[in-house]
Amino acid sequence: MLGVWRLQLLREVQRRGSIRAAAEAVNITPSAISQQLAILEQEAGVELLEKSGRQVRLTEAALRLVRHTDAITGAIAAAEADVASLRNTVAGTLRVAAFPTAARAVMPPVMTALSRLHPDLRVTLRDLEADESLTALQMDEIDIAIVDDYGDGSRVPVQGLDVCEFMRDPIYLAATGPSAQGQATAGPPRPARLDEFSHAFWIMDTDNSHLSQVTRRACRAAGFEPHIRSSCRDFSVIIALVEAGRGVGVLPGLALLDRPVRADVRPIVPPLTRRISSVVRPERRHHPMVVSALAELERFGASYVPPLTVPAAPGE
Amino acid sequence: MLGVWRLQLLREVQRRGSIRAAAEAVNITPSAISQQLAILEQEAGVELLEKSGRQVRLTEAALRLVRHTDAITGAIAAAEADVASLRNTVAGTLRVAAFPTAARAVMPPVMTALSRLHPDLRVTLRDLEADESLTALQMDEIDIAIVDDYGDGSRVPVQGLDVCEFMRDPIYLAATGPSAQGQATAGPPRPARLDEFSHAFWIMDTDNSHLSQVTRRACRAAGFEPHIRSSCRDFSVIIALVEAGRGVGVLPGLALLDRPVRADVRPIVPPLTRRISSVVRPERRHHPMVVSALAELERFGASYVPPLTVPAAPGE
DNA sequence: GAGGGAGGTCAAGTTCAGCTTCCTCGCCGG
DNA sequence: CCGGCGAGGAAGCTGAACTTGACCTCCCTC
Repeated sequence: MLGVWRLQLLREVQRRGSIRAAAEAVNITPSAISQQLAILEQEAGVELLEKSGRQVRLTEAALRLVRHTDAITGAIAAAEADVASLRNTVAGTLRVAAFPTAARAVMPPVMTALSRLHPDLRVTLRDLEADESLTALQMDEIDIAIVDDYGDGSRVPVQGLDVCEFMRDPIYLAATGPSAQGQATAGPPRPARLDEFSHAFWIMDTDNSHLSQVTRRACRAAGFEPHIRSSCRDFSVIIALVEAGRGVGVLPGLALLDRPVRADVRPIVPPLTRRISSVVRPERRHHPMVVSALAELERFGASYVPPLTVPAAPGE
Repeated sequence: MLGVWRLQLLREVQRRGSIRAAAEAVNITPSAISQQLAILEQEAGVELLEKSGRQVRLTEAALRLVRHTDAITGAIAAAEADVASLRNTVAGTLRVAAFPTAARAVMPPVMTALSRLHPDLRVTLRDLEADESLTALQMDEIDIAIVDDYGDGSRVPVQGLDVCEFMRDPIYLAATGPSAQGQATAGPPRPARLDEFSHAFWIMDTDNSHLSQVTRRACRAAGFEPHIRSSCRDFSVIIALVEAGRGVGVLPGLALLDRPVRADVRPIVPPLTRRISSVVRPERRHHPMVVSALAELERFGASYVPPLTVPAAPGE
């Protein structure tokens, strides 16, 4: 009978591309993997590896075994989830990955709520971009991925995974100085049209981030190409730059939860929003840890009041 | 992650009903099973066994795990079958169980043909009655079960197994002495009507065998209750008794393949036939060993000429 | 084209999971 | 009430799986 552990090692070699990388991933020496795969070749009666330069490449038979491995470990995970759902107490270690803003603004309250509900539940958090967390999910390194997308079709196709949107996060425009208007009014701020800032300097997220791409597209739709002055990965840096009057920037609502921003922050018209979703493997969908966490995320999303809201037009 | 071996041990305990029986089945000590199940309880975080007198009983959670175990081992078996189908040479050990007559008349030629085709293939044979071999199949003790049924609905319901009828075996009536008629003619023997033997003594298979039940039902349909004189499990004993003139008996065609019978052997009208089928687990259905064996059984069935045939009516 | 580093594998030593042995305990039946 | 049967715990043993420290090959670089 084929050893499950050996199959998992083979799968890891396939995913990481080399024995060395797989060995590092599972924290053993390359030699151990080499030996285990030699045994697996005996068990299967088939060649699994062929040399390709100084690397190894998986044979056709090995690729088939990898596909079967997913089914096997999936069945085991389903068994674990099923038996865990019989326990009255939710316990264990739940591994979550969230994109940076959610890791900072969403997960802390969710984690405290979870640990209050289930004292024996441990939650570990990694901050990964959406695509990174999805591959981590497929590699079974995490249980829940929290991802964002801007509804522009840029979302990674996630076949075989359960996706659930649990909140929407509006995007705001932040500005100070001469280009800031409506700052002094006490009432709700006047929504901003992007073309008001066609001549401003823009402080953007990094170029390859979804938000900056969406923003640029929106600016073009508003009839201008934004003058990008700075690109920085961290929203708190953007906030600081905007506060210092170095330009205007767009910020998702979650980035504003941390601290008050000494700038003019206004909704954008037409509204710009991102969707925030949880992604889980289907075999773990009903694991009590996962169920609790998703419920808590849902609760967070439902009670989430974006820092600023567009006032409803009268008569609407 | 739940250990597959531990899950298999749990399943064995569920099937055999006790730790001791399971231990004997897998050839380890009861203590080892006890230890492994204790570890499995830790892994699952659930109680699996509860004492019931001096035995143990599985909890609800344990029963669920057993159901999952079937899925898991099925997935592993499917992987093995898939990778084995990539090998050009058929090798390994094929475990077959057949009901006694088939074990004597069908399997020997099939096994020699298989070993001629695939020198590296080992075939082991057990003789089990149909229902026994089906449970053995479900316990994964054998790869192929060869079963017979008389089309009277007595076949055990085999859910989740692949059944394939590969031959039919007619039932004959054997008689000597005054009740034997048509013995001397050189041509094909005249078919026998059962009611010709309503006053004869009958030598039957054991009472609980399918054949004797079907025969008794057929006799009643012919308008009489057979006088059963002897019941013996082995067809060769029945043949010997019939040859000694102790009565008449019914014999399946396969039982006549071994040796010539010094008696009057004639087909029965209306014809009595049994179906002979192979049964395999679906995940092994396409394993090359299984495919070869089923093909060889099919070939045997196609070339099987029952010892005596009913002459076709003229014009038919 | 020689040197060196990276990736893989082999042989020997080490560690620990899983087994056996031996024992105890609790339950049932004679 | 006692003998036996089934379950399970403690201690020791075996082998599978891993590490260590070689070596080998291929490629890249100088």
